[in-house]
Amino acid sequence: MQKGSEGKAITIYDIAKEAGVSPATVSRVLTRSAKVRPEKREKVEALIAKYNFKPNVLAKGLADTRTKTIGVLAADVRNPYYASLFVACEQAAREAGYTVVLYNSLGKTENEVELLGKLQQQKVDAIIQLGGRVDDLSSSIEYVELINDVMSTIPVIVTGKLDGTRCHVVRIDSMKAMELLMDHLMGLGHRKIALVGGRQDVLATFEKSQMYKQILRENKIPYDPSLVMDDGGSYDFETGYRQMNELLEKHTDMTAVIAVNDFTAMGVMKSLNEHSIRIPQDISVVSYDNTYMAEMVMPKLTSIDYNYEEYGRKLIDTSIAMIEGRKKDALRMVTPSLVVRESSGPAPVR
Amino acid sequence: MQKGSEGKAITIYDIAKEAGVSPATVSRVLTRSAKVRPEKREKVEALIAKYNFKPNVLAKGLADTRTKTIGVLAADVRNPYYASLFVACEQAAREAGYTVVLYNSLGKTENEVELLGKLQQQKVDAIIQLGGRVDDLSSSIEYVELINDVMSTIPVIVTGKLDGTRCHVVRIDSMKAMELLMDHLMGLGHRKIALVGGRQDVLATFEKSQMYKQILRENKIPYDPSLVMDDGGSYDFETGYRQMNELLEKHTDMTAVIAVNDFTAMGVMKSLNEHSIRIPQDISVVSYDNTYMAEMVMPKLTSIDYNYEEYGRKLIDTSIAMIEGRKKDALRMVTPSLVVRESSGPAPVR
DNA sequence: TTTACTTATGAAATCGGTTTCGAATAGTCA
DNA sequence: TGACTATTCGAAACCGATTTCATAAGTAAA
Repeated sequence: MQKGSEGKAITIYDIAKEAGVSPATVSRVLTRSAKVRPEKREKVEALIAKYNFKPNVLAKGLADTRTKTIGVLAADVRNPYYASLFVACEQAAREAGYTVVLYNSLGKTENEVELLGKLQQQKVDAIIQLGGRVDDLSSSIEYVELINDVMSTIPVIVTGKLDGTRCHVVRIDSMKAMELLMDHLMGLGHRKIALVGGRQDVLATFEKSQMYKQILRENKIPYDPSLVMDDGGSYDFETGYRQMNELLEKHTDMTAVIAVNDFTAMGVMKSLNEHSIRIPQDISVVSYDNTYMAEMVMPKLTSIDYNYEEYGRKLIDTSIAMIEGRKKDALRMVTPSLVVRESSGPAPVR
Repeated sequence: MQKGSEGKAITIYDIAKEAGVSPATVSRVLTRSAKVRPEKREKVEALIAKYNFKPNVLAKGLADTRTKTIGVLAADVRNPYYASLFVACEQAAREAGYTVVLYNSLGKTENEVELLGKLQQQKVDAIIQLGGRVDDLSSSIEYVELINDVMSTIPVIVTGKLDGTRCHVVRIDSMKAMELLMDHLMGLGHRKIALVGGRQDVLATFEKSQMYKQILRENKIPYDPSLVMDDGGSYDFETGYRQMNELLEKHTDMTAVIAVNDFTAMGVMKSLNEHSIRIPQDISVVSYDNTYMAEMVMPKLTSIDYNYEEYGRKLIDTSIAMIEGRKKDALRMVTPSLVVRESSGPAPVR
């Protein structure tokens, strides 16, 4: 911040003394909370600039019980999906004069509990939970109680759904996402479309599956359960690879695969490759998340983009609205968009 | 933290009153800084448990000028390399009773300056800078001055090198990394080995290039500048793709490529693929970073692993040592290791 | 039982800001 | 110029912990 004479940080009192005013006046200059005679203000501002003085955030937080900090509890930033979302939040927060702090739960509920406590201790003004327990449809009673306890002090914003709490929710319109993919594929003539990866107790996955069925119904295409591997799996490369292998043993007539995210899609592509099945000539592959990997694979992946910037901004906007006690709709949706690349093409004629 | 009666957080004073002791005693129980008669301690501990009381971190930090927080300034967590390193730091810090906060500079010096200031304001006990300006060999005077200014208050640990500062350095032994790759490739019979990606003003890249030349010399292999694309490029997919295309126009006799990281390697692989060159039968491809992508590509990538856990631990250990004023060697190296997968094989006989 | 010494504890200062409240100063109008 | 109101400003309390210092209590030795 500033060296002071010999390493000790400068305080508001030092500035006050040198400017010949009271600390209160310096504080007023700093926060613009009240008018200060121009000559004094300028003197104080000059000193602030001279020493590059930055007020101690801890003292500030203690005094006004607003820390201008938003805590983000993510499942795992090593997943590029969360990393992108976090960076988007960081940017939006900075523009709004807020700071974000990140913790990773690594998917363990015990960590979520611990880190939630830590965020409370730090007196963050709001907490955004990205993924993790809040994504589960069947949230445990204890977790709901914990969140409710936290909520009595700090607003909590989640990307999933937490029945039994008054959390605000900002999330992707998964139904729309599935609709975009299905429209795209069906427009290309695909009728036998497989679903790979994920678990039904995760809200987004559940919704996608529902929409899948609905669209089939609307188009009078029979629902073939053997094409659908959307439960009991995970969201990783291995799942895509394994489930695609299984599908290929059962089916020879599918023409498209919707993977639950880019990781899974890469597993699917590996499996197809090993079976010498061409993408997209024989089978089209599409997925969700549109991480940078979508650009790097061969062929490049058609994927649903979650508009991370907008998503992050909505998360932060909602957080700040709640901090400031402004009314907001309890649920805000982010509209996904489709990025068509090389991995999807016309259904082959058989 | 705790509900209190109606939303207000419990303080040490509330506990003290209810336990019939002074706040000082409660503090002593909390910090174990002094002995407290068992009966009183138990009473206090019972209340702490009853209300699930957690002391206010801000007040604590203000009072003892130790926040038990380490700031991490990373270039971009969306890069899995930094994400892995950050998570490793987070884990190591947690075990040591510290908390880490993350900021992303997104490669912009202005952001680095701003965020460095923010970290100072927050009174973090130490700052770890991952990548960014500190990686540059030619660090600007102003940046060195800034770091020195910060260092007068807070220890700074960097993963690069900052001449003119007394920063502690913890970094990868890049020479060793290059040696591992070269030994591996040369053991497989490769003699014409290309280098792709990176810039020479980045320390790690510079060192790798040096070692590359040295090993060629030791093995009496002539240095062919046209095989070396290790300057003026970036660290991304595009660079790998573009530079590999260029190389293929010039050379038909190279048998191996060392890419500067996994991203770049994927670009290289795409280029090779489009030229119908088989990996590793015709050309072997190896790289650095060993991110999860190395497992997902076809063929799986031989890559240098940076032992993120150890790396993170050393960063945190060094930070804490400096915070506590313990002497430590100013430079600590992390030893990389080689993970052999499918993308490297015997040199083809021509 | 008294004296000497150790240990436990509370009162109060401190960290560095913000904010309330009342006093002092400046500005307005007659 | 005097009376009255509007601004500006400083003193002091406060946020919630830690820590020093002096006192009270407990223990051991004489």
